[in-house]
This record gives sequence, C-alpha cells and structure tokens, in this order.
Amino acid sequence: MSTSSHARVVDADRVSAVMASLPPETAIEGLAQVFGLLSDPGRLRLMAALLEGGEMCVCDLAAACGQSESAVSHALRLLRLNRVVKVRRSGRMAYYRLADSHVRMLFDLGLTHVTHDEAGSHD
Amino acid sequence: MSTSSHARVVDADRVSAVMASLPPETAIEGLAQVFGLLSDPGRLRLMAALLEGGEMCVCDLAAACGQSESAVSHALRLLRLNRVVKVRRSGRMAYYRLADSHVRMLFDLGLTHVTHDEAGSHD
DNA sequence: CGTGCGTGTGAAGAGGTGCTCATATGAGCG
DNA sequence: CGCTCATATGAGCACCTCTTCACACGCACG
Repeated sequence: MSTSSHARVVDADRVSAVMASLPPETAIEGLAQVFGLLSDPGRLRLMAALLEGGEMCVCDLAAACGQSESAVSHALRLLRLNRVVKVRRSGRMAYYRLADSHVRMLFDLGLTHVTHDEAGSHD
Repeated sequence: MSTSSHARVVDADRVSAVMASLPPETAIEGLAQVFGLLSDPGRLRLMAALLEGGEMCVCDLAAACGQSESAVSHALRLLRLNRVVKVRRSGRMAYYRLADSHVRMLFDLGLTHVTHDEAGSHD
C-alpha cells in the first residue's frame, strides 16, 4: 500500500475506526445543506418571524424582517424547495408557515449555544 | 411614518408583534455564524470524526476524513476561533477535540431531520 | 376584459468561502 | 546543531451565494 507522498498517520487503528463510523456521504451533504439554509441572517429572520407569527404572507414577512419582497421571495423559494416551509395560496396572496418543528429545535439549540458563549474571535 | 414608496402590509398588528419578538441582530448573526460552521461537508466530517474519535491529531483527522492536511488545518483554525474545538499540544503534535456537547446535539438533530426526510428537490 | 397588485423568477454583479501551493515555525532526532 | 516532521499560515484563485433589477404571471376588482 504504498506510502503515497507522505501518508502520515499516528494511530492507524483509530483512523480506521473513525472512517468506518463516519456517516455516509449523502448524509453529510444533506446535513451541510440543511445547516447552510440556517446560515443566512435573512433566512434566519424569516424563520424566526414564522416561529412567532405562525403564518404570514410575503409582503408582511418582508416588512417584518426588513428585506425587499424580492429577496424574501427568493429566500422562501429556497426554503420551500428544501421543505422547510409550506405555502397556502389564497387568491393572489401566498401564506407561508414552517413545515415542521425541527427548525424550532435547531433554532433554539443554536440560540442557546450563541447566547451562552459569544463564540467570537479568540486564539 | 408615512407610506414610503410602497409599504405593502396586510396585517400591521402581526407585523409589529413579529418585529418586536425577533431576536436581536447580534443573536441572529451569531446563529448564522454557528450554522455556517456546520454548513461545510469537510468541517462536518471533521466534527463527526471527533465525535467518534474523541481526540485526534491533525494528520489522523486528515487521513480519516480524506482531506489534505492543509485544508484540515485551515478548517480546524476556523473551528478553534469559534470555540467549537479545543487543542492540546504535545511536542509537535496537536490533538483536537470538541469543546462542548452542543455540536453533538446539533449534529444529531440535523441528522434526524435529514435521514427522516430527504429534503431534496421539490416544488 | 383591462388594469393593478401580490408574488415568482432569471440574469448579473458583488462579495464571501474553501481550496491548493508555498512557506514559516518549532519541536524532536540523529 | 542541523535536518526533518507535524502543524500553522498567507496569498491566490475558483466557486458558490445573496442581492438587486427587470419582467412575467395570475387573480381581483372596477
């Protein structure tokens, strides 16, 4: 097996064990995608608004979150495609709500972490 | 406060209530930053490895996660600056471990969401 | 039935993010 | 003591993301 250029490994057993225990790549990428959705302040504000407001239309969401209606529409599209929010149409209005409670749990858990420890800059 | 250009609002009361209930901007940005750290497959793999391996050096982490040592070092630096991981130095080795249990909770919660519902593409 | 309003979408540009390559630092080893 | 190994870091570059602008679409209302 060849020492490729420099395959430095200290604890080969642990490396093998860890490699075997890593979640499949699909799970990892799905996770990254979900957390990516939560990594934008604009989307976070929309979700926070929906957590509080229950069900809101695009224009109210935009007003409440201080964003343009276009930006909100784009953001909601992303969230919709990833099943984070659901739409209810009534006439020309579109009312959005959160699809499940996972978002609330992730939101609260993250918020706990953030408020508990500023996690700012440090070395 | 006047009607600015086109301040479309359907339910002004709800908008006000939601605006009042939104977390402060600092919390929102902190949240976004934390989730942003979790939104990269490479970092996610590192964290998964540390969840399993407990404490590992950079080169083993790189081998286990299939990334270059440089990339791992950069990633660990980010995680370190955000207090997600801690270092223990021994000679010229650097052993990393997770700083707290929040990561495990977020990881598992997200994983539940992902494996439960593929959250792929849909309209 | 045409016009206005709420919403959705595409293109394009600015900005951010993560990689690699090259090099620095510092500890151990011969 | 100089050399090498493990890690850290900086610069540069490719990629992705988010925002705005412009316009399309459908429904309601006159």
